[in-house]
Amino acid sequence: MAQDRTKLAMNDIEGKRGERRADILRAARQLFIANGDARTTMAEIARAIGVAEGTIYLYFARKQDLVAAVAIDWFEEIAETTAQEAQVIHDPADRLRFLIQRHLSVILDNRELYLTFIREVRASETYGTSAGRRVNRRYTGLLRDVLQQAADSGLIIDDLGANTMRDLVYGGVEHVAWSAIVRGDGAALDKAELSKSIAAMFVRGFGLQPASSADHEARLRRIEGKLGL
Amino acid sequence: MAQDRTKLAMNDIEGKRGERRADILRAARQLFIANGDARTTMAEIARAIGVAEGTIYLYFARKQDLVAAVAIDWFEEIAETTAQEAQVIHDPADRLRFLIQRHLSVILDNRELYLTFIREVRASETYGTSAGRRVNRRYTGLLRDVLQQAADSGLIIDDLGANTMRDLVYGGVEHVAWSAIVRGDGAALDKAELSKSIAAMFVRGFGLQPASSADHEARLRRIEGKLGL
Amino acid sequence: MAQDRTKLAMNDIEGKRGERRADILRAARQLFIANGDARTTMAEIARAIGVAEGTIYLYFARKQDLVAAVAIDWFEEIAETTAQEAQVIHDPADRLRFLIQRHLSVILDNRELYLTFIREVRASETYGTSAGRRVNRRYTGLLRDVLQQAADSGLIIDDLGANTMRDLVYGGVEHVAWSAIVRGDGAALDKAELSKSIAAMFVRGFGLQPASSADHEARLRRIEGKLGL
Amino acid sequence: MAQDRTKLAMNDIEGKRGERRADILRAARQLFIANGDARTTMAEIARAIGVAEGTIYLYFARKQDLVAAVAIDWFEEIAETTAQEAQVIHDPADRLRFLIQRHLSVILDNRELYLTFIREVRASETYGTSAGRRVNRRYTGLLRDVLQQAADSGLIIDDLGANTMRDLVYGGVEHVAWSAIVRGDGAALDKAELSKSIAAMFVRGFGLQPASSADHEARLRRIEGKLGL
DNA sequence: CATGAATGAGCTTTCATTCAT
DNA sequence: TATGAATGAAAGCTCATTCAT
Repeated sequence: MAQDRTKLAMNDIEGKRGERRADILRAARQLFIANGDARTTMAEIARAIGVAEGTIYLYFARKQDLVAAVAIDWFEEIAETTAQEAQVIHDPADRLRFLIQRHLSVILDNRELYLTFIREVRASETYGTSAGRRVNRRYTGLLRDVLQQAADSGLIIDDLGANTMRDLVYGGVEHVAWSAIVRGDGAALDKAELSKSIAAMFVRGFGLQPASSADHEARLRRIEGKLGL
Repeated sequence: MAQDRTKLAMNDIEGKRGERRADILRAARQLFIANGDARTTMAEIARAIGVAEGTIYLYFARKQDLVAAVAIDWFEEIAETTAQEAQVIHDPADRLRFLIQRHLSVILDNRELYLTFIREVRASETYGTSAGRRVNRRYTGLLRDVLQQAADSGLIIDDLGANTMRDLVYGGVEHVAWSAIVRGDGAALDKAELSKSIAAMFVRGFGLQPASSADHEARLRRIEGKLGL
Repeated sequence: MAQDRTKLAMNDIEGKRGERRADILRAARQLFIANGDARTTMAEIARAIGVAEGTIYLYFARKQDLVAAVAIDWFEEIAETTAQEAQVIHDPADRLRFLIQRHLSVILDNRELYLTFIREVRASETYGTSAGRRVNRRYTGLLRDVLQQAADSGLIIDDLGANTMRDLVYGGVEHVAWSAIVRGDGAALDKAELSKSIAAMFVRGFGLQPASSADHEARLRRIEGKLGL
Repeated sequence: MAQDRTKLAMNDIEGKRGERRADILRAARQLFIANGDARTTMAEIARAIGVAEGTIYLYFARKQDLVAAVAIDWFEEIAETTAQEAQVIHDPADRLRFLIQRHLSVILDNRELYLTFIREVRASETYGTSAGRRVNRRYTGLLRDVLQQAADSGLIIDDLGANTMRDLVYGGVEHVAWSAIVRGDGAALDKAELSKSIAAMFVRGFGLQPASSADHEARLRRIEGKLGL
């Protein structure tokens, strides 16, 4: 009885609902990391937090929703951390290199969750308007924006547009990481060195000029070119 | 003796056996394209060709085997066509561009099968020694080889190595295609134009020189650099 | 806290859970008696009690588990009844005869279940540590113990040891019963008379003396023999 | 063509059919010993002799028939050997002991086939009129007859009748062997010693007198008892 | 809010048996 | 006789989801 009162009180306190939701997300994430989402059952998740199966459905209407939430939740942490660290790196080439290295790590260190994010979030039917898209935009925006700025400043050849450039970078890195995983030597990779080379390649490819470039001549030429003068 | 007869018999109907197998692959491919492999049941496939479920198991021991076979079969066609067409394109940059455009099309036109190939073949446990890997190597080798030759001729900056370069190209393109699919405007894409820009970017990124380059000076410089002279 | 509630809830419906389990066991037993366990499907059992197939799997993880549970459940009833009735029969020879007659009845009246018990429980891989072994020990122990006591008191020739003697009795009776079943005249058997003769045979064979034997002379001789005097 | 002629010729030769049948039996026995009959498929058997599955059905209409035939075939060999060796043992007690030891060995050395024989032959619906019963009678008759003769000569207490006595012996031994198998120490058993003790027990139990008994007095008393004098 | 027993569609897989050749 | 591809019934089992309490 005392417990019932406690319970009611707990329900009254705002935020408790959030805690329960967080419990579920935490337990699910752990199990997904270990076994992948497909091989994790709702029953397992419920058991892991000592809750009835039905309870989970009070917070997530379908398993797919929970899976997506886990992936988004995880990716939000990644995006947050990455954003904070990137913030202090101003040189476009440096930032490019930092983001490449980070992306390599994200994939290699969180294979299952990353796959889940791709499959359940990025490939979802409602992706266009989803929270998943928002966080993905935030994350990939860290690169997009720097490329956009460089383009706006005439520091880059932007035939492709910032979005496509971003896709080429992240897609390329993703594939390189996946190759390493398939070969089984993901751990042995010298991420710093590899990132450096990949970044250098894209710097050349994008024609990215240093922000502090004194070569105003060239810069002007680009701008003129862009304006069709 | 009985065995000899058996063999002869088998040869006699070799065509029929092959046909039946082909029937299954064809029906399965069609259903996979429409609904994805996971949501296609063995019963549906059997029904589609008017045979008993058990019959399929005479040709494919497990559903997974059939799924993989469909993906490989499809990808072999792709690889074959691509190889033939690429054969006549000798300039590295041209070939790069051709392969990029082709890859864009392959993904955009065969979303489900491509995903199946990635999931069931490229990510499979036995990928390392599989027929799937062979065809994938053949396909991606079309790019890898041209890059390798360029590297060997000193026509390229090969900090990254041909494999990583290949991964960057295919991964980047994959991602670009995927973005288009997610945005829902895959069909509207000007693949030719896009491929041209992407190829140009990689040409710059890789420092790829025209094979017929008259700029022997630069070429020599590269070679000397490579040799440490 | 939630768990406390859960527990309370479980206690509340403990009876119901037990009933459902008992329902399943009862229905399964009936079907096994009629058709044998192998020819009884999970679907049939479910249908018989008007539940979904999946429900059975909440109580028994595998069909084999259910089959074993039915056999053990049945044999526990047999063992319980037999133990109670045997309790009041003190004379070893009388008890031997009683147990022989009972065993004849058990087999003749429950052919299918007895076979199931032998096959699924006694011959199972984990028999050594199972509940099945416990109940079998309890049942066969009723004979073993009386033989052991007789041996300890020097009232028996125990070249063979109590275990082997027990095996000879039960095995012999089993075979006799089986012969009757095969001949098809199990029902016509005069179990009382037959048991009497079989018991007498084993009494002679084991050299079993009446506990109240006044023949102290012979008894002492036996004891001396046993002690090597 | 030459081969076709050969084949026809072979078919003409009588006995070839028997050879094919024997091939099947031989292969099946081998597989049954290794894996048990239930886990051996018709396809495996066919493969083992390089014959089509359908061919087996020319010789055995159903799998069950083949299974039974294998068991009977095997048991006929056992019965034959045992009969020949028993033939020269005239003393009833000696023969009893020999047959007990032989039966122990038969079971312990051929667990799978013995189980098959029990299950598929002895327990079959048509057992009463089958070849299986004939061979079983021949085998168990080796014991039954000696007991019958002893009974006829008044050398035995035959309250039970020869058939029941035989069942008690074989059943008891079977059970002892099975216990050893279940315990896992079948190999370690001292069969000779054990057989001696078991035989001694039955000799006492049956009141079996040596055939050469000089104790005509007791013998006469038995005969008189039997005649109700 | 929480429970958890119940659901049941749906899946893959096996294999004895048949029959057209 | 021999073949062996084809059959197809049958079975066990899973698990996301629901709903009465």
